[in-house]
Amino acid sequence: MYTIGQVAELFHLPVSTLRYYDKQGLFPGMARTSGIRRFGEGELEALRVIECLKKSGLEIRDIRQFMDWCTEGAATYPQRLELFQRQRANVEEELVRLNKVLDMLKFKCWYYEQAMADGGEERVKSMIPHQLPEEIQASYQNAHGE
Amino acid sequence: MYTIGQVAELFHLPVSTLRYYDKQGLFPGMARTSGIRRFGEGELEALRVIECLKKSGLEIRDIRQFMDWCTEGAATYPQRLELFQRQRANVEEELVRLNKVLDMLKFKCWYYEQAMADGGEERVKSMIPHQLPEEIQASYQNAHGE
DNA sequence: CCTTGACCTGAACTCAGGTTTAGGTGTTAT
DNA sequence: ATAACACCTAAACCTGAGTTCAGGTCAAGG
Repeated sequence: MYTIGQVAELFHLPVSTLRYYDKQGLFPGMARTSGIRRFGEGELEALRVIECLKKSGLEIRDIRQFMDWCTEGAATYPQRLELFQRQRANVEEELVRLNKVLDMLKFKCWYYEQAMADGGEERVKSMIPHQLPEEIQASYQNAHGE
Repeated sequence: MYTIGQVAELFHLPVSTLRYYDKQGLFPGMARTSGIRRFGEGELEALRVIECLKKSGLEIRDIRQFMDWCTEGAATYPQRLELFQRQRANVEEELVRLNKVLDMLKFKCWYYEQAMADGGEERVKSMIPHQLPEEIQASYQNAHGE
């Protein structure tokens, strides 16, 4: 069992955030001894799931919903599965989008390297969109077109 | 040249957001005819870069900084390159994190599929962390340990 | 003419996700 | 025993990124 301060350190989170999560109902049924929160294995796994669901784009209120489902038992397996499937699809789409962003950034890095070497953007600008080096062109097209 | 409404449609953004971006200085030197904003190719490319930099984790004020560098000419190539390199590193890290999130979600999907098939979590819980099917174990470990 | 629709502005409002503050409790080192 | 810590609460505050509102301009169509 851990205190809030230990968990804060373990997860590199401010204590205030953990208290905020608790107040939002993200640790239903967490143990306390004379008012002091006691984080067990269940709460640590909850916290891992919270971070996961947050990064997958879920809001706090929907994470609470999930935690409530967990306390309701086996009857809510379908909802929980559906939630994870939805978030999984979300994240897969997000990965595609982020890869486009990365390609744009790669292109811009290349662009400014050229511009710096040339002392101006004229030459590199004139290469867009069809005289680019092969790899850069691939990035450019992934970032721009559909 | 496009009106704000046309650009809103092209980029699937509310008109109010475009005006907000403009007010934040994200389109320095945008043309106007009798008060009405005229978006040209420059502004469209700016908008693409804005979306890219936003998704890479940059705040509006730092995007404005970049736009200002662009109007300052060749002297700011180094800053602009450095910005894109930093954001690129950011996004690469973010992709790693998001892939961990995805692995957690995959694991949880599998977990609840098993739980639903079994009518309970006992069996599947008992398999954690070393009796999991190979692929699931890989996801589990990527999502959990370092 | 006069109404409709697309544009304009500045200022106030919203919302999520925390963070900070003020005031208090309880246990442990000096 | 008293100071220093780590913990507690409720409530106010903050920030970024927009959105909404109130009031106004202007061009085109019936």
